[in-house]
Amino acid sequence: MNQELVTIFTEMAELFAMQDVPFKPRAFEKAALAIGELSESVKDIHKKGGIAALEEISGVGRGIAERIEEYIKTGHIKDYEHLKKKMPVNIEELTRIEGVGPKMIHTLYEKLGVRTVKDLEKAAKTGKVAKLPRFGKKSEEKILKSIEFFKQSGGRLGIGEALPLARQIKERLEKVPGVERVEIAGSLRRWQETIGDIDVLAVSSEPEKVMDTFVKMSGVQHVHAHGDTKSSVRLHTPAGGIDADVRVVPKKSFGAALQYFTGNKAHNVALRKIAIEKGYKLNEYGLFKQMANGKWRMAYGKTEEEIYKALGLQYIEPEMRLDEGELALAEKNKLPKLIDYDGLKGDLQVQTNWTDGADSIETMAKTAADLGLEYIAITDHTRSLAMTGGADEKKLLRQMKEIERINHKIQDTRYKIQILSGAEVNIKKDGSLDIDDEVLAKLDVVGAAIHSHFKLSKKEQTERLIRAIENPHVDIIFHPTTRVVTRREPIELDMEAVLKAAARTGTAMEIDAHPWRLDLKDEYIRAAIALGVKLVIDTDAHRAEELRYLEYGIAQARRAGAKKKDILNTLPVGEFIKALK
DNA sequence: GCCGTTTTCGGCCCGACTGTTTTCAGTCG
Repeated sequence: MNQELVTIFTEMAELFAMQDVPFKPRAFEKAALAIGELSESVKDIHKKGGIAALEEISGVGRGIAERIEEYIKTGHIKDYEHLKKKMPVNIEELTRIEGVGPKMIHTLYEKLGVRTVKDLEKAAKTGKVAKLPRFGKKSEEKILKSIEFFKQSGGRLGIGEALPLARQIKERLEKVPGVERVEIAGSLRRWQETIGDIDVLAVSSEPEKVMDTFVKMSGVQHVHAHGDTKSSVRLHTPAGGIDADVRVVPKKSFGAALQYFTGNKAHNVALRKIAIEKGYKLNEYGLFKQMANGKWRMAYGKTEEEIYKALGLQYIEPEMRLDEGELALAEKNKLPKLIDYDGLKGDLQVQTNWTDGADSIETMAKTAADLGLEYIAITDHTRSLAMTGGADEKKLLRQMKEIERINHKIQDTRYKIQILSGAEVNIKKDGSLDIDDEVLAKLDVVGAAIHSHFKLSKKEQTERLIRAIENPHVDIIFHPTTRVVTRREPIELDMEAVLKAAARTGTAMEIDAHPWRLDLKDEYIRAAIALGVKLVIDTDAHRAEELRYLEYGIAQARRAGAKKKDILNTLPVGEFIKALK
């Protein structure tokens, strides 16, 4: 229900923009964003408190609340259908064409009857687009090129694909003569789950060299723009490609630019408002104060810290810049001290070549030690996951012996790490486990996880998971919602009931750091912390390189405001074991 | 259409780049 309304209101914003209606576009866009971030269904909100309760949602006023009610009651929104009838175009699709916005869509529909990307491609190929007023040969070519990219990819990259690319750009540009500093900004700096494009900022005495190097980098498929201080390209990736922007900004403005280009948009708009209230003007060049003669003079800009400070705010970590209450906390000096990126001492979900992992127990342990970890738990799959060669009781006992042997063997080497025995026990359809309790009792760490029957009803699924949580041997629930980012929907769960059961029994919930999973996601982490549920962050590594993934999980935890004490595997091994159920 | 220690009316973020312009509109972030 919420997602349907997000789509409708976003589309209405575009439809109003096409017709040059003032202010409504942003109002609808804002409402759509707010609804998208709700953890409760608007239907439930409406059931509890009617229109008044809907109006409590920030960005939703009387008008939009009434439309939500109309949709709940009738399944339609008359206004929307009226607009749609007047402009029957596939906006969602057309706005995804780089360089095509609402005004162009309007002209294209009015003059050429373009409704879809396919129509647009046909019109451009036959030279009709170039003949329109304020269009030309170049815009037509640009549209065709963008359509090619659209057909290839059609969307965002997971952060696990985008971040390595951005880091490559950063490393390359850092080597350009004259460059003093390069930082990744945008949604990547906020560690969002999916990334629409890569933003990079640089300080350099010779901006043109930065621009030239960037647009000629390997992997660049097309140059959208190549200016003096800003360039934009399309990078080729296995998944189809992503846009990347690089800007060179003045050193004295670097903090302001970093702040500005990190976003998110709502956070920045709110911050600008605070600036105006305090008599400042904030843009990507700095925080400006108005002089007696009416002229603006730059007051701050070198660092983000000084800007937030001048605005009477605590420094806000990028992951939390969402305009979801962090500004109010910063104003009252009440932001949590977030867990650090080097704050973890252990990894509790690691697969090896005993099942579907690629590397041996010893290789995984040594790599983890090199990454600075003090302990890992080996948690191979169990028998009902036959495709992975899942372990039965006998195999688990054999593996325990092997772990003991390796622990002993590496004691005298440079690798200071303790290997814990464990398993990723499969939760069966009825919530029972596929390994006997006596064997589970012998393992150091028991993780339980759902790998099948994803389509059960909310009630059945919740009961199933709670039954597993109540097993006295289960220490951790691995990837609790089983979602795969952009690929598989989460299972339906009454998360509040699940988290309460976890709190009651002392069972830890995992934040699976694998960039495909990121499960729990931020809003559930926040809820878990509020309920006093124990949390752990694990990589779910199936090969040695993946042990680096912890940073993705830490980012999710930081977005949810997690402190060091909220995460069990920040503890040294002895205390960690004691803290488990 | 939303919002409010400028609160029920009058505001609503703003600059770089491109292409088609002859001074600027559209898009993007």
